Amino acid sequence: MDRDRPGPTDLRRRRLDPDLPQRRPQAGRLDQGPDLRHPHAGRARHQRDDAAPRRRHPHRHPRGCRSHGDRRRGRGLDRRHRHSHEQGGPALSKVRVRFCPSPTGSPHVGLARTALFNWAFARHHGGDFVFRIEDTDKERNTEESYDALLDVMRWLGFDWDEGPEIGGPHAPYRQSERSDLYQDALAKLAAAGHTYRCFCTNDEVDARRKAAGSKVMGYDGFCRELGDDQVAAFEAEGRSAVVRFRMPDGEIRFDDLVRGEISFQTEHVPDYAVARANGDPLYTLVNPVDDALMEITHVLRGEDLLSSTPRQIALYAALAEVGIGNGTTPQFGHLPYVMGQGNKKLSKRDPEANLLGYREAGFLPEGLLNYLALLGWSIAADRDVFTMDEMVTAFDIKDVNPNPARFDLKKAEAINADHMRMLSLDDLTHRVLPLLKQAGVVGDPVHDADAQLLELAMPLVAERMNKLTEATEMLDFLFVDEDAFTRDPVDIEKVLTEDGRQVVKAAYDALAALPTWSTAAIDEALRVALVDELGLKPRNAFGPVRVAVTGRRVSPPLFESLELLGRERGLGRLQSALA
RNA sequence: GCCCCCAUCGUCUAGUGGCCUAGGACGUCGCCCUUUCACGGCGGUAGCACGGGUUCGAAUCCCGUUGGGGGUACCA
Repeated sequence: MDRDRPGPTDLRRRRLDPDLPQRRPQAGRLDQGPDLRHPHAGRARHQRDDAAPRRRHPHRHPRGCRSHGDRRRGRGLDRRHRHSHEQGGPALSKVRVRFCPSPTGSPHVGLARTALFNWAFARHHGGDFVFRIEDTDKERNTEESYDALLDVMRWLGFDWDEGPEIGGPHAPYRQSERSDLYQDALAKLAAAGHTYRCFCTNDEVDARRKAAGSKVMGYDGFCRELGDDQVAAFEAEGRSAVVRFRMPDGEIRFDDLVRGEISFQTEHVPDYAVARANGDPLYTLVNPVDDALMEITHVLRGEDLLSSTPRQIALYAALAEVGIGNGTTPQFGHLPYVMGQGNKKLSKRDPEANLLGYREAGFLPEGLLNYLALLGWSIAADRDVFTMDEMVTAFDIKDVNPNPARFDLKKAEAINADHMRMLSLDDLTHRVLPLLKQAGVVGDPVHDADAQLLELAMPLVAERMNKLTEATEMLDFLFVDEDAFTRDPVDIEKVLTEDGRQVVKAAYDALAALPTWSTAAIDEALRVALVDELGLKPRNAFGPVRVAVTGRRVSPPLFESLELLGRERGLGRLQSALA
């Protein structure tokens, strides 16, 4: 079986396998030396592979074949560093990760989770967090989306060491501004024979696949070995050509940071397009090129990119060969999906996916982030509320769980509520203030009187808020002008019944006679008048008064609220409720 | 179709061959506290997908089945 003979294939595998020492081939370039090139040779060999039972090659991966079980134990920095040595790279090279969204649509919670894990990983290892914008798709990218991305990153509190607006040694960080680099890469790759021009249409490929009875999808390598005359003929026909990467033969295997060892047979990874017919580079090219150029050491990304990893590893090898980047292939870690309702990947259409929506809904960034961290990671067996500092200290990529996780809004809100209660009164006030201004509850700038009132009112509501936005509806009644004050119609109907009005009347009489307007005095007076004298249950006694005074059945504590409102306004509201 | 990934309460998870009668959280149910709503406290509910191995011993290791997800673009 020629599959097992030592030869180009084995050498090529060795070079592509990040678990093995990377060694440049010494003699002849294996992928494209004319003497070694046989049209479709690699593909033909694979056909035979299929027919024969696949044999393992244990000798080839002396320590690569770890079981699923010890992958968790064995992964970690130590081994990664050992790799660096073996590859002849810089010993203990600094961790460099990147977050590279494309600015299309509104930022997605999945993006935030990916950013979070990358950021936490970088910070944990004292490495660099690179922020890069992948805007190669001119059709779909928008400036609004780009702005939203930066906005939301700042809101979440991610600080990047290199990237938009701050620059860095590998600037620029928007791919739309890096065209020269990609053209250079394209030229070098083509010159070394790693890419070729492909004139096929999709229909032609499909037809050939069907005719051959092939079960493999995707491009079939037809244009791999086109002669000059064939190229000329296609050009004469007026056909345009995409640039395809020539996938090497054999197996590509890598040690995923969250999933352990994964391998692909390259026969299932077709030659893929790296540039459009118009010459524009595609994501398939620019992502690895930039990772190489920017010396990214670890790639933590969504599971959806898992199946494109083999082709990227192959590209890395080619890039190293043509001298782009420092020659090391990053370690990959594929993070589990964030799912929506009913086990579907949370789509951009889903309102739950919209990151900006959480800010508008009054989420704290630390609350959202804490919740997002729980989607695939946990800090301890009996704990799930923590700060980002704690996460950075504890975060280990090997602890990330590979299963997809369903986004649960209820739990997100509960975690957020815990963070609300962790905030100091002062901090909470500062965060609530912009919302109060925006809602017109207080003026902008805030009057001194309002500021004082707010300071007194915040302690009353701090513990009962689960989201920042709740402050506006809870505090509005304290700040509103008397002629603009309204009561919830539903609550009026429920509580300010005929009986309720009698209660309010009694309350008015009791309070009007009060010599001192204080919480304690109001408390005492109302209890005596309503509970003792009228014999009402607290619920029935205070409900009507509450709606009369605050306009809602849900409000801060009643007696304190009355004190803050002051005698005049408090009595006024009781009176107006009777009108 | 083909390739790849995944599999513990309804949901997120802990679990690394004996500490498991499987722990925590959210949800849910009941009770307590109570000045509404909350907060807080106490208690209950509910899970190792299935089948084979390996082992003295399996949620844990292996194989298979089933189920779910993703990829299979001149999108990223």
